[in-house]
Amino acid sequence: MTDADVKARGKREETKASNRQAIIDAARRVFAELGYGATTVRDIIRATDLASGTFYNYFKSKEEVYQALQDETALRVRPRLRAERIRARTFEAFISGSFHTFFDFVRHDEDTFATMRQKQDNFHVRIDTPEVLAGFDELRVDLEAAIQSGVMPDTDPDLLMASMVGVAFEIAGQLVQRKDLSVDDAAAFATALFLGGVQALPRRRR
Amino acid sequence: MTDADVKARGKREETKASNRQAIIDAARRVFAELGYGATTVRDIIRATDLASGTFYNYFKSKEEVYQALQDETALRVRPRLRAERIRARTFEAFISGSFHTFFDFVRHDEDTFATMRQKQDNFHVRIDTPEVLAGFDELRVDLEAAIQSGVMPDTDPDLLMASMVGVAFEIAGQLVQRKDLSVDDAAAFATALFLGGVQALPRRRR
Amino acid sequence: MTDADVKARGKREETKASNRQAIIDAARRVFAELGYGATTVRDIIRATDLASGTFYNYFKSKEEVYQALQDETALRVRPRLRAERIRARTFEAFISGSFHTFFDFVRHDEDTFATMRQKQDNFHVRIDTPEVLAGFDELRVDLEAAIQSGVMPDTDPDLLMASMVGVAFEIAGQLVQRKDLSVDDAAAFATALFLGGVQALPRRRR
Amino acid sequence: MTDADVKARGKREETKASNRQAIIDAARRVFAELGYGATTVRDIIRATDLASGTFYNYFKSKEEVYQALQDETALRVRPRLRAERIRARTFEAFISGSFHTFFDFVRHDEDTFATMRQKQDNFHVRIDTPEVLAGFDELRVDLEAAIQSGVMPDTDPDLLMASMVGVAFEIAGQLVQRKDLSVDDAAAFATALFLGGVQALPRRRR
DNA sequence: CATGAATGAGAGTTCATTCAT
DNA sequence: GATGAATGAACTCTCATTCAT
Repeated sequence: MTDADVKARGKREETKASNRQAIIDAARRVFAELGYGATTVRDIIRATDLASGTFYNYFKSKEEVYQALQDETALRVRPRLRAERIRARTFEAFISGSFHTFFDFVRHDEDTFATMRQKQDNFHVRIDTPEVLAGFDELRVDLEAAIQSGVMPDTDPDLLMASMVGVAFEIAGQLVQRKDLSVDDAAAFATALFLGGVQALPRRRR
Repeated sequence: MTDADVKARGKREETKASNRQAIIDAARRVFAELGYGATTVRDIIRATDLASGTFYNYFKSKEEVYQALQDETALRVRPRLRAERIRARTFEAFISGSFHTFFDFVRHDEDTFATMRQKQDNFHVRIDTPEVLAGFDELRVDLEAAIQSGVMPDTDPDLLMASMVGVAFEIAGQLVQRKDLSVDDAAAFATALFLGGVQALPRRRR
Repeated sequence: MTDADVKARGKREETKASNRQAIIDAARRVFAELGYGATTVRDIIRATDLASGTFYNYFKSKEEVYQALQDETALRVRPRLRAERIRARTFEAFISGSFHTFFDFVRHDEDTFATMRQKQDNFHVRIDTPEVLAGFDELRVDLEAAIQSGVMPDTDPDLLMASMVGVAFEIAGQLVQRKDLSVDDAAAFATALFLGGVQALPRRRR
Repeated sequence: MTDADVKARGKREETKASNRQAIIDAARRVFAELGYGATTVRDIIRATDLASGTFYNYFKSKEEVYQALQDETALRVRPRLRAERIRARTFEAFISGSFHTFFDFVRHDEDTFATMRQKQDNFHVRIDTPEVLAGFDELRVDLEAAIQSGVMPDTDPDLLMASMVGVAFEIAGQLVQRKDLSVDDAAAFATALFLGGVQALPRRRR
């Protein structure tokens, strides 16, 4: 029995049909290192103990693994953000909680965040999958509810959502680059910006 | 003399030594249509009257054309932004002018902007080239100068720059999607957010 | 117990040990639809309730299933042709009976015939398996016997057999294409051709 | 300069853009040896001095080379058959000339004929490309003209064409297998069959 | 400098077949 | 004997890049 046999047998017993997870994990590592565009299906397979054909038992393309990867991430982050916003009794708690939770995730799961915001060929690339976009939409809905309930002024929720998203991702980028920047400071900055800014925002014409 | 010869000659006389420009123009069209990731050097050449070998007299790769393309764009946009900020006597003029100029560009040059923010494989992708990043840096420098001169409070210029960039691009995305959103309204929203927000921002610890 | 289990069990009880037949039947359908060349073992398995590994308990390759399929067909057709020829008291009965029986089979079992004569990649393909070739040989033997018994002139039995086979398959093709062509007319045509022609055929040099 | 270089240079000067022919020739050899179904594009390339990519500069698939191959053959054979039939003043000349020409081609160009009628996996396979089918059609048209001009009886031209084709190919098969069978004897047999048979054929109902 | 056919590495994918359960 | 996931050789095809003309 060769080395490979031993490894294969161990692997099979250990992971059963959940090679799926092995592929996703390998994909996360490879995407983070090479960037989405430069990554090939073969790269992902190579980062795995599996044979090339096995990949296609689980996914049709690198797009599909990427989706699965992001879905997994979204499943971890979105509920936390959601809970934070629902728990919020004030607008300040709403904003502060959102940014804090997001920046916390970015700091502690930088590998996954790297997959969203990549530096490749000297380019910065940001990729939003449907799951991520759905997360944005969720924020917009909550903002609308907040407007309804009167805890925040009646301003354009699409633009406000877009602004929060833009600030969140751009500052997250800083968080990854600047080790001296703390999650708390980043969250404090973004929170102050929106708390102060929202008061000044143009009211909607009804 | 074949058809192709005739076409080639016409093109050659017309554009003289500026095949470089022909390639860049073709690239802009192709990137906008196919997206950066999906575009191949072949695609760019095909959108040209030139032969494949000719490409390599001017560029080493699609990355390089992309850079050139963005440089060109930056050369058109950055000076305008710069001028706006330098002319500004007040903080309001600084912010308002910046957003207005940028959104104006986005609305009127959507093809180029599409090259920065693409929908491919159902994903939204944003790409920042070095030139674009340099534009961000320029903004940061101007913010620092504004802080020095006292027209704006002493807050973290990196985070402020990041926030402005995030808001600018995210709202620009809305501008492209929502035809009912005017450049003025978009600029008014972003301006109000920052004018109001900046007052509330944490002061730097010196 | 999963859905698949239920289906599998039903099938199992129904067909008992004759998975072999299930595979052959699936193969007949798939070959008729996709053509021999384009069909894969996977395709055949998929058209079955069985698992891929099970295939190999019964057949080694698609060639082998194809053989089994043709054997089955030959077992149905050859005895009929044989009986017809043996019963024949005259040369006319010999020829007429042969063509009539064959064309009758073609008209009423077009699915199986389609497996012999396929249109794939815009090409017409005809495949003769060993069983079919054995049928040709049987005809040759009978022709030789007929020559011996004096009911037909002494001509080259190989060439005569080849001619009959060629005419039979080519007209069978017309039969499948032209719905207005009746089995009787087709048989009458072929019979007349050979009855008239054989008289004129060169006698063998002994 | 390596051996390969020398060969490549010689090749290039010698064949210019007509690698096309080199591919077709290689294809003829490979198809004859492996059979159409079993042949892969790679097999064809391997039988060539060319690189894999070069194949795709000339053909899109093995289907396309096969077509080109058959077209080439048809271009050689069809005009000869046509000329023979047009020159024919009697029905005997028409039939005799056709078979003689065809069998002559088969005997002297067995490699090409092998490509139409192959023995693979113990199967006999016959492939008719559109070009070949067009040749059949041409025969049918000429038969119709012969009927019009009264040199032959008014019978179903489709069935007669089919019969001639069937006999021609089936006897051609014998010709390749049996070295003792001469082109003349084969042609004499087929001619006699049709000359004698046609007189007996059922007349068309008008 | 322009041309465009040739190149060949390598990506994506399929599929016959094995084998632990 | 049935199962079906794993395997990996092998195939199709693309594409950046070179280089003789």
